[in-house]
Amino acid sequence: MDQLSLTFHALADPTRRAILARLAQGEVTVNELAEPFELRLPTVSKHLKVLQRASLVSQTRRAQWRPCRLEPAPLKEAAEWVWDYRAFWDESFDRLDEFLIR
Amino acid sequence: MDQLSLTFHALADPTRRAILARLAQGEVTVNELAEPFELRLPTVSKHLKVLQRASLVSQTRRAQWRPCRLEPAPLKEAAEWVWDYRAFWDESFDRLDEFLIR
DNA sequence: TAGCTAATTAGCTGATTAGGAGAATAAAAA
DNA sequence: TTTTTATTCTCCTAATCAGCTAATTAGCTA
Repeated sequence: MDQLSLTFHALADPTRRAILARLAQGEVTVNELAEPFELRLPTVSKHLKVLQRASLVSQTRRAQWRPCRLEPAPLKEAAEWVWDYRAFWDESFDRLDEFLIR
Repeated sequence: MDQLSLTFHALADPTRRAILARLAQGEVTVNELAEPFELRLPTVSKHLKVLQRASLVSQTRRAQWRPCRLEPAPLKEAAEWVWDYRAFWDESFDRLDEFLIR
């Protein structure tokens, strides 16, 4: 699977998007991550696997904790892909376009 | 399923992204759309169904043809979602941020 | 060492998906 | 009316996914 497909697939789930939103505030352990969801830990762990497969999340090791961190590179790639279509929704996209070229 | 999940799911396939890229150049019939792929027509038709379910593509009726058209609204929503994370990949995002607020 | 906590793995179920083949529908053309 | 063209529908298989429970690994602590 190519990177873009991995990324979009990972983003196509509300739980995984919520996980990313949580990680945007800083590093979190898997238990802390699972807490707000009505999901068992293995389920959250699997969602994390999907996010890691897409390189959207990385995990370090600290004692028995494995804190997760947001990795922005694939999001940037996805954003760039979507940006290519902005002409279709933004009539006055020229100013934005001009900006982005710089 | 929520709109964002539908959108990202639809984008998580190279064939479907290629279909969108083709539609960005203008309206196309299903046959023309299928031509560059090594896929049977019903398969392409199914991919179109996924794109339509996400409201990324609409179909009109002209004689026995059903030309497809790109619908940008869900792409805009997806772009806005991803943009919220730009701070993580763009160190100098302040100028962009300033721009987008306007 | 034993016991505790954090997290993952294995294995299950039910639902969905991507691909195919072939039949069916709908409109145009002969 | 028959034929051709465009597209979809129905059914099939193999693979994947989201959720669960139970068991396992890894590291800390007493």
